[in-house]
Amino acid sequence: MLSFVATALDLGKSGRVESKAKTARQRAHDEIAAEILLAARTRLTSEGPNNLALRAVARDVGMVSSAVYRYFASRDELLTALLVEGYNELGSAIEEADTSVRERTDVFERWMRACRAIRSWARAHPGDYALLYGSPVPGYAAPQDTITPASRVIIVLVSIVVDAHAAGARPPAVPTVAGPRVGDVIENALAFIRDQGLTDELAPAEVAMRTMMAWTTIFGTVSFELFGHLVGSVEDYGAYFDHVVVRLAGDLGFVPVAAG
Amino acid sequence: MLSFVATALDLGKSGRVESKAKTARQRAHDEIAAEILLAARTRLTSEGPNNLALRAVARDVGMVSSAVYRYFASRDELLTALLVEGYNELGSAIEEADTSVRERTDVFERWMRACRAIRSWARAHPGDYALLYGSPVPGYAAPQDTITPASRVIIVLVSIVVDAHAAGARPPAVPTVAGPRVGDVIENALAFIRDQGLTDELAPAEVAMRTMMAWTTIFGTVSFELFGHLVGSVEDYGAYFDHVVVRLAGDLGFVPVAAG
DNA sequence: TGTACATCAGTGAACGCGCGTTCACTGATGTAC
DNA sequence: TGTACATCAGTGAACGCGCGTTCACTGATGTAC
Repeated sequence: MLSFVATALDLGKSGRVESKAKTARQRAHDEIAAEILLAARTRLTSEGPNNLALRAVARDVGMVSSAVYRYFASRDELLTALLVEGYNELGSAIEEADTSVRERTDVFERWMRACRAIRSWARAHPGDYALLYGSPVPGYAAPQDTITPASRVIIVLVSIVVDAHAAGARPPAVPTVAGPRVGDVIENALAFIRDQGLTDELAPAEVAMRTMMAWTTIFGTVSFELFGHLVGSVEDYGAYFDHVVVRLAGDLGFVPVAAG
Repeated sequence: MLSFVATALDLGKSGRVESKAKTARQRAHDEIAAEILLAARTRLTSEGPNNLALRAVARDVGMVSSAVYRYFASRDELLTALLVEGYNELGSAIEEADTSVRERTDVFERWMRACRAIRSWARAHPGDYALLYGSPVPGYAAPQDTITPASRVIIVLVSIVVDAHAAGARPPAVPTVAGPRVGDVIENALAFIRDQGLTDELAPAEVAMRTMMAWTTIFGTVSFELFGHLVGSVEDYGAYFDHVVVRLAGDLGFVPVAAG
């Protein structure tokens, strides 16, 4: 799977798909690049993103440190590859979780499975998760290439919300507050969601707002769990996460909300 | 203020308050310790928590690196002091924001100000924030001393919620889901909240659950803003945060929720 | 099919750097009589 | 009030370490004729 990802990346970069079968050398190159990436991810899990050292990765993969430069031009490029691979893996996980629900109108089930997939992936890859959603690595700015992979998660969440909205789900009304209106504050996010098919003119801004909040809460909950902020408060993290996610669905109008 | 904090810490550690005025030497020691801490926090802001180097801090404060060991036994101890000071500063900020509302029954206003104080502090001290709420520093385990300062934020949030609950605020009902019940999953958190004065037997578990979710969403939103995950989606971060926090209040029952 | 040349993978040494921590030391500041 | 001794702050050198990156090199694998 890793070599597949790396191959796909290189194809994307070169843009050439001239000869179906790459040369043996090229294939070897891709495989070893994937091996290096795998070693880097293993290090990531055991040590966190910040102490991730190119030399250590080279050591793990049985190479001398300078040899890694045949595959990645710098440490930053390695980090970028890790980001892209992480986002893509998480994206695949949540997409599969969503499409695994055969009854597409069962938006609640789709929501639950998609959210659980995020948490599962994060727990299985805590180092990658910290790299993607923890404090930014100082001195490193993620390049444009990471945006598309990073969007895959929110696209799945939005598509579920859009389907729910089409089926009549509505978030609760909120009182108007002073200051800019919701629609203006998240204008770009709103445009993005409209692109995903939400054309209803009645409540799209509120739906978008609640979707962003839910997205935030999901990752906030996962981060709190992984970063240790729930120790001593929560006994069963899985059950707690489920309770969170159910309420988020409710706040999006998926399930009937009775007045308390 | 910094020297006050450091003094308080030392008093707490030694336990002695024998002579009201510490010796001149002792006072100088405290002041310089505070100076080192301040330099460390400045470094924190400019470089993030992970590359925080004891040697660099010493350089900033005009000392040779070994001299720092007169004040902190190790880099870990410096980190702990930074954690404690950060949590305490954030705790003071939110407490002041809450108590600044004279009309104590105006729980909505108290809520808004408390939440805004968190975001303001985080933006003013992004390095400290990353240290407290970002990915954990690898190889460092926060000691027991940090728990009490870390709790100050949630205590304020809970106290507002408790007052609101006493005044009749109720979160929306949610459908029962399979698995452990809310009250069992967050048993310890619930006990903690009961200690804060929430004695009503009707809905305490749901209130506690919603409080934890709100707490998570607040910090999730701040983290997303500071860590760059809202770039391109949100135009006005302050207004966005307000919209989030208003909805959290609504989900806690602070403001009347009309069916959509 | 065989040879000559180009391309590439990986080595090993080196550069300059900064790190946390230890240690013997010099002065200055405090304390006891 | 003055002296002798103890305590402490800060210095500077050193230890051993790992880092990212460069560079000239040796072989092996590929390509063109």
